[in-house]
Amino acid sequence: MTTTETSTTTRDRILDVALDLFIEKGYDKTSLREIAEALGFSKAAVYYHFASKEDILGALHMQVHELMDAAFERIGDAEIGPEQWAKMLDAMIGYLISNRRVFMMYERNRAAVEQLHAKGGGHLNGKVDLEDELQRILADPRVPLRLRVRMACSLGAVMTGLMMTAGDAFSSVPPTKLAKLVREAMADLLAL
Amino acid sequence: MTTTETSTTTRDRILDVALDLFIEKGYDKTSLREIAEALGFSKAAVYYHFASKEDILGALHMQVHELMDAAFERIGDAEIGPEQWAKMLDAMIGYLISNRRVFMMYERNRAAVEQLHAKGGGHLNGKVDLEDELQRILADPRVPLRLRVRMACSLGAVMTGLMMTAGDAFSSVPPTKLAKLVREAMADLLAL
DNA sequence: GTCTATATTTCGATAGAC
DNA sequence: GTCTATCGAAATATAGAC
Repeated sequence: MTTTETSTTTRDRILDVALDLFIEKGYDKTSLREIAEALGFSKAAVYYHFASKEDILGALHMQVHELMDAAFERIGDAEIGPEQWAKMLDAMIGYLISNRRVFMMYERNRAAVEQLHAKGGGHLNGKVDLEDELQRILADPRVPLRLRVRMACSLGAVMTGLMMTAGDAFSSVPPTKLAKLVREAMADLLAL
Repeated sequence: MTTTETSTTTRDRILDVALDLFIEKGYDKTSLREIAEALGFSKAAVYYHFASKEDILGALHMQVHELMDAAFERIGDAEIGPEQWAKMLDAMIGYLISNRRVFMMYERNRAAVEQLHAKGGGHLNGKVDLEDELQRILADPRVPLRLRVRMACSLGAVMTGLMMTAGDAFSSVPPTKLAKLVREAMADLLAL
């Protein structure tokens, strides 16, 4: 390690500030001027690090994508039933508690994020839209309807369960404890 | 009934088109020009019916609010445990299947919608932000943590469960059947 | 109620100096 | 890498005729 200092790169500082603002005000109502001023420098400086505003959103979305892809890697692309689904969600819970903010950004700016895929600019290297991927899995007729509905429900339970507990209502509870409770709820749903 | 014709008012037609576009492209990337042209008339005509673009979003959001308020009316404002919560969700499931599109709009434009509350313009008559209301209920220390987490999870299960099943993957399944399956999942989660 | 302008503002993005 | 200055586009909103 040549230099291990805590020195965050300017690029990362931009992403960090943008993440906060995108959660608070939303992507579209956040201007580059605001991002720049929050960091103490000018709009043009931001353009040195990112080619466009969309690129900033794209970079943040890539983080979500990588985490989700990692969770999906747990399962093959054969038939995906409740057991495989549970493994995937199990991994996701871990990622969610250590990366709440990026997921919150995604949740609060779905429309804007999915426009990235629609236009398909080089941002995401052949990445498939998350929602499409999930729909494809849940459409598999080999899995009984009842179970597929429960798979959809369990995804929502995990996402919303952990997202809502990010608020003040649960601030005194350690994240690992929350994760454990959510995992149990998920298991009940999938009848494991 | 003086006139029962299917004649939708122009105002309602605007809301209907806006709803579609807000779901597809997102609130911010939808311009008034697009809304107007989809209806076959001009931008200025839209301004005759709505004071601002925000007002259109506000009107749509009010529909979500009224449905949620109706669901909340099922329960008093005393201690809200799993049983009360289940009653509320039960009502919500009904509203969700007959009003999927407004809820989808809300889900995909959270940031934009919550900015309405933040600025607090006269749009919503003293209405409290939905997210805040839910946080308040889930913060009640009289309800054991485990159950509160499950309440949060069940909300997500219902919302996401019914929302995802709005897609092609379940298009052949009658909504009432989906509702029944989601209700069962919810009951399991709340251990009723 | 709907139209044709037009006013006004804001923002994303670029050029070029330092 | 960061700045100042500016361009150009697009959008919200308004004015006033029909």
